[in-house]
Amino acid sequence: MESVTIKDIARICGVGVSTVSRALNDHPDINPETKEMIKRVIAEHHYIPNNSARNLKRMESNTIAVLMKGITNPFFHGMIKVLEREVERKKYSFILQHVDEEADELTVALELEKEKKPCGIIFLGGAIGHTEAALKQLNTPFVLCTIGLGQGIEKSLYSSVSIDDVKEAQEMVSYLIEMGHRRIAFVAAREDDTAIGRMRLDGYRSALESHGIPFDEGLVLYPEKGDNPYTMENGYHVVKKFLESGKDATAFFVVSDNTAFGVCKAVADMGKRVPQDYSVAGFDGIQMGDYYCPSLTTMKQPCDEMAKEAVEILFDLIEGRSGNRHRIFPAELVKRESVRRI
Amino acid sequence: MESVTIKDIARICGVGVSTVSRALNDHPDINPETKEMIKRVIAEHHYIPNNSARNLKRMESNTIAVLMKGITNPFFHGMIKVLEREVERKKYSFILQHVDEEADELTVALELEKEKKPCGIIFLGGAIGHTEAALKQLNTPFVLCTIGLGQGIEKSLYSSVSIDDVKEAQEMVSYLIEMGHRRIAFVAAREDDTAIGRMRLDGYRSALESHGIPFDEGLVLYPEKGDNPYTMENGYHVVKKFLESGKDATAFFVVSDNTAFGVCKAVADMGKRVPQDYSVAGFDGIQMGDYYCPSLTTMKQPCDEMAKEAVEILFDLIEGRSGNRHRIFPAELVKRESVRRI
DNA sequence: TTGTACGCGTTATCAC
DNA sequence: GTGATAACGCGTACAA
Repeated sequence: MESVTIKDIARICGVGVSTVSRALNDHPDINPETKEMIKRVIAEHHYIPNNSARNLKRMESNTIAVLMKGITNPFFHGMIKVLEREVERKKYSFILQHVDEEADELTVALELEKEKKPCGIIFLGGAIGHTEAALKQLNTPFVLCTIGLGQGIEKSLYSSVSIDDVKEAQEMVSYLIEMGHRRIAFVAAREDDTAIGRMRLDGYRSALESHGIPFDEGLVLYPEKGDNPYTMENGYHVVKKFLESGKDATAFFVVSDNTAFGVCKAVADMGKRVPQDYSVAGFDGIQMGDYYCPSLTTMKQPCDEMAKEAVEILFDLIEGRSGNRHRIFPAELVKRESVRRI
Repeated sequence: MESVTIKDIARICGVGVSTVSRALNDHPDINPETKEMIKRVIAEHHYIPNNSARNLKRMESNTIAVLMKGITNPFFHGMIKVLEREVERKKYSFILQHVDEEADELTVALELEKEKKPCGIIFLGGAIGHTEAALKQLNTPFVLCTIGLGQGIEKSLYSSVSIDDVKEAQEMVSYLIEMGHRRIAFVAAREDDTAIGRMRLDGYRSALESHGIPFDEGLVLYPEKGDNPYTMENGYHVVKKFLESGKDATAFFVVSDNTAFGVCKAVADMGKRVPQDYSVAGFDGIQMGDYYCPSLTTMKQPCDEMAKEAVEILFDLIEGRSGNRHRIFPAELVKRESVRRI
């Protein structure tokens, strides 16, 4: 079956292609009756415009693209709803582009820029390890949302929305210390992480130091090589191994909530309980933390506000109202059942 | 900054556009040295081909598209990894297209067919409520994977991979009955559901009947109008309301694992425990069920095998090795802690 | 082995 | 208010 094109519709309606185009795009200069007629024929013939051709011709497609690294990170699920709502409220259309775990988000963004010509891009998660020169290739306004960036990139080259990972991690560990814990293990991201994993480790470390607790390298639990640190499996494996090794701690501070669920299971599997035997603190504030038993003490990122602000900044950029901005939100320490005073 | 096109590259290299095109697509008829030189220039100038133009011209882009309804359903996360791996093993490229919760997947598929010209489509989740005529519009081979279809669609018009939802739900409820439960509530999908929600309800009903337990409409817990039944919130709300109403049951059979976590929380919030006071059984077999406390008894869908088979069928279709097929997989009753004998 | 020229389906710019 | 027609960037016959 041959695909029906705008020309076919024009021929059937006995009008020119431009008139059909006008009907399609709700242009003002068209007779309402003609428009009605054309729309009817379009529906009858199940005509669907070819997006490739449109994108090719259009210089800008009032669309906002969101690039999400990975799909498994539940932290972004809530954010996407907000992003979508905000973008549609501004009468722009929304495309969610999934970025493969191993793919490079900047490359994907560059391809998207050519293909769909969005007027703005929001990056969600992952990490951009590029030079300034590479970043400059992207001519579409963009905002980095909870995403790590390589060291020393000039701040004026991009916008961002995030939390202060170092400070908030420090906050959480201080809380654990106040609750009487002194042997606090950190379930970490990769050892060579330069993004949020690194920052949360720094916060852990500095909280210990400022409370006069010596930093013990043996209490930092890195994933096995090749394992994704932000998974439940990883939390499970490293803590299981830790507990079996005979080393001990009274609390686990975990790099993400998701990982923390794995930690809880490892504790349970060893015949111990959270929080009676071990306290567990997560990071992110995903919904499941509230539903889990025991409910998870965590550092909650204000993801709704962050998503809103990302859109706000992006539109300021698009409409030339302001230059690049960096907005850092406070996180909230949510005290739940998984941490107890000892 | 003007975008660099194939013409620019051709001009810079002092060759024709077709030579550049040949270099890009690794065509055989090209001098290796010319090719090297062109590739170098391309890299230097950060040239990125415009996909819209390519798609417009190309007849078929050896790509397999996967349409996923919603992103929040954790059941599909594992499946996508397998799909991606299998597709790439066959030397095809893979695109994951997100379908909005409210959007219609067939419409998205039709647009994608025009735009990207994939050689095959896999639908993941959701439900297709269309007529045969509508289904016939899609000329690309496709496979429906765990997806509901309207009643009475001719089987020869599509391929599918699924489980027998009625039978497996029946199985689960029979298990609950064997464990001594007689007042079993069903946390259901929407009342007007015609897809898996409906089938799981039918299975629940028929299990009760075949064990001589009268069906009690008051034990079927539908979501509030507008709520997504497959969320934790929904599980929480309907069961909380149920328990507060003074009605009682000894077990909850829940339409999905995700919903079941909400049910567990509702029970905990009422000062009761799972499974001591109430047994809870889920459906799907997502990873979190194993990590949850108590671990969740569930009906596990063999999602890896299902994903593999979906790809297998799709390639048989594409390469004309066979017509439409329907493959129904057995699910596995995974007995964990959330259900106890009474 | 390489270059020229046409066409893919659409939108935008004209002239009518 | 409407209809030709020229781009948009690329792949590909076909000619060289």
